[in-house]
Amino acid sequence: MSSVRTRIPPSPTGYLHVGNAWAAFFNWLFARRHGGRVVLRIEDTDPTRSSPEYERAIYEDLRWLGMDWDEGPDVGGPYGPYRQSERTELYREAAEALLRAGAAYPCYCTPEEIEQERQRALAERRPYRYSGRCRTRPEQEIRALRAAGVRPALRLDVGRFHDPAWSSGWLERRREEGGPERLYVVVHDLIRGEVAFALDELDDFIVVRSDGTALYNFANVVDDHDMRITHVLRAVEHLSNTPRQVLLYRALGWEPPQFAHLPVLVGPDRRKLSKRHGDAALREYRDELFLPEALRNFFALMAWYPEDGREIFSTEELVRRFDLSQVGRASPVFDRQKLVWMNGEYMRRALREDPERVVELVAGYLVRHGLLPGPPTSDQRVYVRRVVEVLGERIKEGSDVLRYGDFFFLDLPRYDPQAVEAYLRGEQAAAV
RNA sequence: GGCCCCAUCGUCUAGAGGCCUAGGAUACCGCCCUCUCAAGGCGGAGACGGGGAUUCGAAUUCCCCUGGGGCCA
Repeated sequence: MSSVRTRIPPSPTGYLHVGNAWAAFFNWLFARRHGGRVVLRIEDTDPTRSSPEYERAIYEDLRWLGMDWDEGPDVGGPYGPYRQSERTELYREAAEALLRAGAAYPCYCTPEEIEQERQRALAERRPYRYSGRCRTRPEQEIRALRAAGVRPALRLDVGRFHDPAWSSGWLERRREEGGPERLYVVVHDLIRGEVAFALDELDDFIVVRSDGTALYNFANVVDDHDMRITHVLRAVEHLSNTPRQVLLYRALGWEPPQFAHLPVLVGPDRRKLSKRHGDAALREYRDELFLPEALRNFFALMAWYPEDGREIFSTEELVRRFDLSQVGRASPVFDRQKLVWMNGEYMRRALREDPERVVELVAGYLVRHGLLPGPPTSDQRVYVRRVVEVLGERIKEGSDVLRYGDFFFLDLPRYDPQAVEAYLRGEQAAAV
């Protein structure tokens, strides 16, 4: 059996997102568990939203989390380039291969025409599927369109797969109760089991846009194949795309990788964790003094329990025990409160084992919050060290430093209004 | 609209037919420890979305519904 290769495919359109970091961690765990390799691929196909700064930030955040990778834009590797923006030629070649094989055809339909088709389907209350008009468009019509400067998109000819010569061995014949026999693309998902998609539900989808750029599904297939990815662990939102991708692999004569569709991390409102939640960027947790080892432990416990009754696991243990078949299928809510508790566990451990590390972190936090003018002088460091000693196990996250210790750095303390009412307004208070 | 995924305490989850009067953790509430807070100890409250079916027996299997989410446009 060939050795395991997984991938981490962030888009440099913003800071590394907690949900992506979580999925990245599972990919990393799985690869490390099986002695495999991790590939980092930068998905920067959208030039208007991607930036080198974000790419650097992603490396930084992933490394901070304790992730490492064996191949990637920054470390090189035998199957590069590892940036999608540098792979357009490869997509073009693959598109030509599709065309040569007769698995795809150019489509000259305009967005307006497609929209009309869709509206008609809607009005007639039948599911919309592309008509396949361009598959049989007369030659002279095509010539005329070309002459008029219309550039075609490329569509996969899904109908082709009904031909046994194209589909033997990997499409399955099944008969729903009372229905006719149909062909199915069956995804053998490592987490969800068999998921079957009827071939005739799929229409001829676009593979390359008329401007020549590859669609996500297509670029992904080409990349994962070229990079010899054996296991694709990604969020369920990609499950519906998987049959299309499988068709693409097969049309190109390639063997698809194994798939495992992870649940989606959601916020307290049960909606997908996003920038709307305000605290979706991994680095905000770093800034709030969450420790990477705490985050790793916490991440592991979302959708997976290595063992019931225990919560604290070292990363080494997690690697040793990781088992995809035990990963849950329901969307876990990212529970910040529990993270705070767990961070407290690790913070107390750090205080015991490496207090200087905590001093360092707290000093940085104080600087960020304006309680220290800048990087501490050696005197200030001594002071911060003593503050940390005093605060001790009260520190579970950054805000606790302020909550319990801001007066160490202020001329006048900030009073809690409730406490003032309760204690300082009393009869004896003035006398005291 | 079609297709796909999901469903146990507020939250993370254990549970793979009888071990379940549904276990643990977190959060919450008490009590203890204690000059305060934190940590810790002890205790409490808190869940199988609904309906059928299979079975001697279902949280666990099957079907339907409901509710969330996603993909395709």
